Amino acid sequence: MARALEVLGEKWTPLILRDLLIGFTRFDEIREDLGIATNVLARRLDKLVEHDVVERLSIEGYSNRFEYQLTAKGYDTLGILVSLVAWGDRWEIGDSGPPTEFLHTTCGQFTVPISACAECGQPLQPEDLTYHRGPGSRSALGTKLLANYLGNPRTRPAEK
Amino acid sequence: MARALEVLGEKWTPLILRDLLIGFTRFDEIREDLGIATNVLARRLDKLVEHDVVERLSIEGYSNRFEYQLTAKGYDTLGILVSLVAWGDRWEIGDSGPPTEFLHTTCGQFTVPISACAECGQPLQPEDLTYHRGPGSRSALGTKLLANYLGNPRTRPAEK
DNA sequence: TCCGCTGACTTGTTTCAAGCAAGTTAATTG
DNA sequence: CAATTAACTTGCTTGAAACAAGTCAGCGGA
Repeated sequence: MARALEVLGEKWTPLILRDLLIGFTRFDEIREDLGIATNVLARRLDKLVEHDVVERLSIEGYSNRFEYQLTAKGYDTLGILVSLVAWGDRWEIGDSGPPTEFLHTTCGQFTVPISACAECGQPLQPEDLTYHRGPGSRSALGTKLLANYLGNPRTRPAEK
Repeated sequence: MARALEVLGEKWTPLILRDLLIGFTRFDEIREDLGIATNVLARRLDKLVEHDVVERLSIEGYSNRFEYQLTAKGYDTLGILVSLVAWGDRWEIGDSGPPTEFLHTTCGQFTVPISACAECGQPLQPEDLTYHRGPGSRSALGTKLLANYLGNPRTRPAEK
């Protein structure tokens, strides 16, 4: 996760990726859409290109006009972006307008993106996930994510 | 999305949430795990509590010791966090160890989290999604980020 | 041909957030 | 009762974001 955040975790990056996904591909289109400072946008795009998330394509006939295109790696951030949108829509709606509606053209229905298990297809719940980290991390293997949620709150400092 | 990033988009926030999910619930546990500065951690936790993502529970018998627990809203960031992890594991492995293994206890298999359509259960592909955004106020949080999010959509990914 | 305009930046300069160090308070253990 | 731990707060330094302005190349028109 830290590695993902290294590339995607900076302030404007997810919004830039969303714009690229939606179809804003030119520097000034993105700048105008987001209201981001040009030096920051330039740095972000450079970094994304450097990390192979975005491709910078010369527009033919011009020496210094470019189009920014998502790579496969860039398109693959979709899952992150839609879960951000879905979370925002579930919890931070306020009075600032209705939630985004996603139309899934393959099934023809308006939907919400959820996280699912790639193997069985069922939605992932925190209490059904156990994770193993690779070497280098000091925490125990097989920690149950929800180990001490409802039934067993560690409300006292005793054990440790 | 801008609204989600307003709460979750700051530098250490996703890592703090991950720690809370894993079971680090005390201030110094998190501080030690992440190596974050204490003033920053205090600010982040305050903000998360303020936004109802985290609950700050007094530990009985102590006047100034606390446990930080995710709320339902906090647990619901799981989808965001696992898609970050999955993306990092797919594209940024490098030489810093093997990818995280997720065991889905309900189906018993090691898996990767993917984004799926809540209606039909199929994995979501960028080209199968269209976005539809309703009218909204432009100034709920007073940010350009939000204002510009609620604009005219372009529904197709850019073409080659 | 000269003028102005657009696109894609770069170069300063200021403002704000993150990082670091040290100090504080309350309770606890030795 | 001195030392230690937990959970901070305060002050200072550094680095990144925001803002403003300037650059440069290639049009498009008068």
